[in-house]
Amino acid sequence: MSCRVRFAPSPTGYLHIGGARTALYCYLWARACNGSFILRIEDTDQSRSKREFEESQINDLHWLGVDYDEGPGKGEYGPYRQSERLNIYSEYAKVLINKGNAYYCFCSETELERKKEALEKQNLAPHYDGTCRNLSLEEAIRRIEQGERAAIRFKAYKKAYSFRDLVRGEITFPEDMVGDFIILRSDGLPVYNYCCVIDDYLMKISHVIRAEEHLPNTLRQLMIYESFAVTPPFFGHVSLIVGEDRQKLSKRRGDTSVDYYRKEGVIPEALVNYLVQLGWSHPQEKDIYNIQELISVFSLDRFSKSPAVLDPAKLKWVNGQHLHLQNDDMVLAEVKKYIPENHQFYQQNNEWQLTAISLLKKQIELYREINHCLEWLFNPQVNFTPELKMILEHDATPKIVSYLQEVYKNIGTPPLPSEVENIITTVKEKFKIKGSPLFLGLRAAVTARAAGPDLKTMIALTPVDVVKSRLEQIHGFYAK
RNA sequence: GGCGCGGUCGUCUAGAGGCCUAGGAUAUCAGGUUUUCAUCCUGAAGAUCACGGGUUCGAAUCCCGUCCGCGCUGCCA
Repeated sequence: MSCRVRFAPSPTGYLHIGGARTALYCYLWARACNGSFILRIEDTDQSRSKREFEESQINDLHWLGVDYDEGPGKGEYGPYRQSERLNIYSEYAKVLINKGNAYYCFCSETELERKKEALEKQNLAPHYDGTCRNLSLEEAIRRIEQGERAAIRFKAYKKAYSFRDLVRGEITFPEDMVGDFIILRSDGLPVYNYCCVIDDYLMKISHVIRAEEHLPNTLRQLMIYESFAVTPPFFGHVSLIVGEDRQKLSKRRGDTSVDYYRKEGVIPEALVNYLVQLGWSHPQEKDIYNIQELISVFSLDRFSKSPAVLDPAKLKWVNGQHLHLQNDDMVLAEVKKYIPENHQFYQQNNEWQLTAISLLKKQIELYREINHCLEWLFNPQVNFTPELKMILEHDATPKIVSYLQEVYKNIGTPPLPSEVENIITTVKEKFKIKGSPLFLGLRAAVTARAAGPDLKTMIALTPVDVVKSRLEQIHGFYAK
């Protein structure tokens, strides 16, 4: 029996990180138990829902690596947009009316508002007073036929409910916690607590993993499940992500959207990693992991119950770690494509190669741009920029250049990293220079640049003929 | 107000009665490495486990109360 887990966002804004995290948990659980991940669009609030937001949320999810098995455009339990399921909701609402579990309510909003305020003033629970509760069905239908608008209200059961929450354990709601509540608005649109149940049931959802703010809603949903004599799914209410002020993250603040972090340079692997550990812990206390690894260890018993404060500094660190990992594999493989087959890179003894690889990797991590790095290593052409000229014009530089020409005359492969050390020391002692004249001069001579990756790495990796060619051109520069 | 849920270093967390004079990570600080770098290494400091009572030979862990925080209390989701 495999699970079916749904993520049900409402398209009233961009995907924010709280939603992204919930989606991740749902996705992870679906994958962990070899089940299906379903995306349902809860767009029953027609004034705030926009197709554009739906698209951007799906995009952001995709960017994170969270793709749905069923949802808009695919799946057998569709449609997956609530706005396209309206007839289903009204049909089931009629069933409830006929069973006596719901009734038409003609009270106006202003009337309701007034009553609610009065009750609150007396410090009483602002429950619906039941004005329309005992209207006969015949009369209600007659009034509707006469053109009156009616909402449909659910008759709340007078009893306590309890259920076992996957993250919080046993939860009990006392009797009398809610009054009769609306399930279908007077304009025919369903209300969240109701369509959520209908859909979860019809879509055969096995696990509902959602944010803690929905915990109290569960009571109403439990009642609706009972009215249909349906066994509810498992519920898991995950703690909230809060801001530094410990308040619920507002969607209005720009820095809470997935898109914001993407634009900040956060890579998806890192955001996934960071978001998951905000409220869930790895069984081996690992800090850095990827989504595949997560799927293999993910379980529902490692959630934290208390709210988590978003810490941008840690996100930044996690991002850095993933940048490393990413470079370790893909970028290095990429670089190898550009390195000529006969390059010493492949021929040298193993130790040299390992050192070279780690050095090179590090440079690529720092500079991100592969092409840039390759340019530094393999382009023999010297571009005499003003910065380069300034260094070349320093007294010590010509000496360094001719010394290096001598050195390179006698070697077939670049010096080993350990030998680079000797070259630097020799130059230092021979010409009695140190500090920036020494290092900038060396850099200019070997790399033909005023700045760039670590000098020792560059000397150890740049092919001999490339360096020779550069030195020659610089020599020519002096001749002029 | 009512109801619900939480409360371990600044932050994310480990912890399921003795392994905890509370571990890790991050941030901070100090050293070192790197004459550039969205590096790296070492070390320090940082939590009377919200508070008060129980239960127990023994409690961060179990029970009760208090306080604080948050959530819900909509014809929003």
